[in-house]
Amino acid sequence: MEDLRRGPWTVEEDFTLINYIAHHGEGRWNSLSRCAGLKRTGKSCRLRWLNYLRPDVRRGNITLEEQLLILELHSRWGNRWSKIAQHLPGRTDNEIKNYWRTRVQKHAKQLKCDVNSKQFKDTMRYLWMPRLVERIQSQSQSQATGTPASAATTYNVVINTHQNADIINLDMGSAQISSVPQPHDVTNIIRGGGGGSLENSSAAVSSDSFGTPVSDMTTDCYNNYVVPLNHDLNQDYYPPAAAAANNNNINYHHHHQHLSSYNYDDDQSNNLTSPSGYFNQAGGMDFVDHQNSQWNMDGGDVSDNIWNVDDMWFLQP
DNA sequence: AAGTTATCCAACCGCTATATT
DNA sequence: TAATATAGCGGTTGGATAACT
Repeated sequence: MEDLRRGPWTVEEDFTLINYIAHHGEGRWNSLSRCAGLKRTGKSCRLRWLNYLRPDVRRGNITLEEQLLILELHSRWGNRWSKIAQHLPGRTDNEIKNYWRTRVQKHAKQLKCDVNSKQFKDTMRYLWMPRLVERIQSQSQSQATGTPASAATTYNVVINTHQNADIINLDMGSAQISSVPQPHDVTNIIRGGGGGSLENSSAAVSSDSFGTPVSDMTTDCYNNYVVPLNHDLNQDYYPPAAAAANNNNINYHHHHQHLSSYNYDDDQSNNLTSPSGYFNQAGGMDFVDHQNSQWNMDGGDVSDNIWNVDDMWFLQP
């Protein structure tokens, strides 16, 4: 009885766990494991459920908006993964942590600087984050020009011009970010006043549809970010509802592109929203092989090219 | 084609905080 | 109140596989 299994979960174990939780609910993981007949620690069951099997978990393709949010929130909170994850609906702390380690830290390493160094933080703040904003905007514009959306996730990007600063709200339905360094100023500064490409920000002005005043939270000496995050994270974060709720906003779809080394399978273009999407199917318990399935969740763009080598001049001595 | 290296990420670990007995 | 159980967090590891030589 006490020969506990470890390592990757099998299809059968997944099924057992899902089936048990479907009938008895989650919690009390040690006894759950025992009662379900799983030779796993409760801890392992909990982790498997929360990070992989539960129906609302989103995996794969971290969108540009999510990347921006992660960078922003990490700059404020550091490695508080679960706190950060709370603001990315459906994402787990583990996934965000992995994203950070594999994507962000990798680039710090390439630049031979510490992720915690001011140099690197400045690069993120004044270069990569504005660049992400640019890309999000350009996506939004291509959408506006009639490019059809396929397998799209709709987000709302609200670009507010406040008296003092440009504020960009990334409204991911419920998760929103009102922040970002004053984009064109920053871009100009960095590029020596040249051509920040965000001058058109105000062309997309809308009122703050969230009614959320800029908070008085300040960050460190840069004093550029203002991110009220008092929204209800349990709201439906799916795009259509979000779009409908914010009718002044730019409303855009972005397309799934294979720009990265990810190999999420486009053919998985059914509407499953998680590996446990079959919960929603007839009977609720159809089984699929999660261990070997890969999911394109939302057509997001995971491309790495915010980390453009061209940008690295910023760090050159 | 085979061998090697790099990358990704699921799952583990140790630890702390909170809840229950 | 103390002891025990459970939940949750962040750091780390190792297997699978992609990329490279």
